[in-house]
Amino acid sequence: MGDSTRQPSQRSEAPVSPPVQRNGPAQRIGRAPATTHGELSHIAITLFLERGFDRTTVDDIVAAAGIGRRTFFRYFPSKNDLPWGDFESLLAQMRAHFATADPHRPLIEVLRQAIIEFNRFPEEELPHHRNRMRLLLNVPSLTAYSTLRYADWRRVIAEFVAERRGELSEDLAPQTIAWACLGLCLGAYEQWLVHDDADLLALIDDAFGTAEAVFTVADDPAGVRP
Amino acid sequence: MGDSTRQPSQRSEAPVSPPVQRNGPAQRIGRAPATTHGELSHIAITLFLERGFDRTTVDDIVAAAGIGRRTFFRYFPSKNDLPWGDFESLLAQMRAHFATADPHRPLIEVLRQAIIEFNRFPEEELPHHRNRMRLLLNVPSLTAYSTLRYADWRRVIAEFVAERRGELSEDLAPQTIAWACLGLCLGAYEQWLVHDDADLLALIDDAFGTAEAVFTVADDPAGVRP
DNA sequence: ATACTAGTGACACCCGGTGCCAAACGGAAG
DNA sequence: CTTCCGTTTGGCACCGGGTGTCACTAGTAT
Repeated sequence: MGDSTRQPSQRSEAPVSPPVQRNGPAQRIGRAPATTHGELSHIAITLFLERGFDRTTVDDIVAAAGIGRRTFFRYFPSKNDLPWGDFESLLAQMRAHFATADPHRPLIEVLRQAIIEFNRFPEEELPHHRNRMRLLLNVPSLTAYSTLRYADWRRVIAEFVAERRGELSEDLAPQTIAWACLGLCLGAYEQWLVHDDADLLALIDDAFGTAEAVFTVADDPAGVRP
Repeated sequence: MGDSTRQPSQRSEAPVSPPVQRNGPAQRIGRAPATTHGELSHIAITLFLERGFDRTTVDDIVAAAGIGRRTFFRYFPSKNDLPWGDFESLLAQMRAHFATADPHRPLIEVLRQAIIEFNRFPEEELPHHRNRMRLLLNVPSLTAYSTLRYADWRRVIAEFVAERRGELSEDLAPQTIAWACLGLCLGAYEQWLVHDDADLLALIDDAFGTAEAVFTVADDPAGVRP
């Protein structure tokens, strides 16, 4: 440690109240953490965008963050995890959305709605979100790794679909639908990254519309909507 | 080299005809290769199924194959590539299929057909194919890596769809449809791996049917077919 | 002061992957 | 048989991501 250029983010900001016990959440005990997930992630993403993911080593990151290499791997299990935010809690939200969904709305509509909500971010976070997604969708090692994360996302979808259809979440239909939904999302994200002015949620909505149209066998030979 | 327990597969098998020039394809020149892709792949897959992918090191594989570690990486760019066959030539076949498809058949039907053909394997290869796919879909590092391969597969689909719809292959609809098709396939494969008696091609066909049904907004609240 | 504890970071090590280069091999030409 | 030439091999050193271990640091509580 002992590096400069670092802001321990929380502790060092308020020399206002001396070592007086704050009534806040549970007095810390033991040595103070050297950094935070958010700080590390931010530093790393900045470096990734500057020099590229592969040309940025973990040693570069820990040097920039002023922490030890071993410590880094206690905050993130792998370099690939750096661009990911708190995915788990987003999944929990989506599960909640499904749990409270009107059982009379058509399945496809509930899915469309839930997935759109899953991808709704406050406007001020959009630039950051775009940066993260640009990395995740363009850097091969991250693209590969993200598949493992998406598996959890798919499971949430599949479980809901299975419940609706009275099947098991491992059955063909729930699995297939979950895969297809993932595909729709990623297609929309790719468009979003290419077109700076596009609205992500509208793109997702469009993607669902496209799927609806294509998977409905029409008389139109080209498979295009009337 | 100088190891024992190895079968150089081709050369050493026919001491029938001495150093006589065979009219076959182009007399080799230079040192003879130590092994083949097929042999390496076979040895490795066997080890993977026995001891697990992660617990099998590249050193284990090269020891079993009786080649040098450096040589291994000239045959396969990475350990992850071992379970993959000649994917490129399969893609070429699919491209050809699309090229000769009846322009009056509905898009979705052409896709369904092409994808089914893509996954048609001779009966005697099915056990091997199942082994490979079991690895690819169950081992995390392979699952992750395969995403990069699937990207090529998706491109073939997207290019065909784009041509049919008079769009660019980077546009939303082609990308989305390609993603969805991939999802359908993987869903079917997962089922196939779980149910030993299942017919892969029928499962893929079913998957397309499911998608068709779900993505058609019905009056049925549960989103199930009538 | 002392004890306790969460967190840190140095070290050695494993594994996948790469650049480099000398040596092995095998056919063809002298 | 020897020499030349082209291909392939495989040893070596090195890099980067990731882990197990362990002593140490820096806080709180007594």
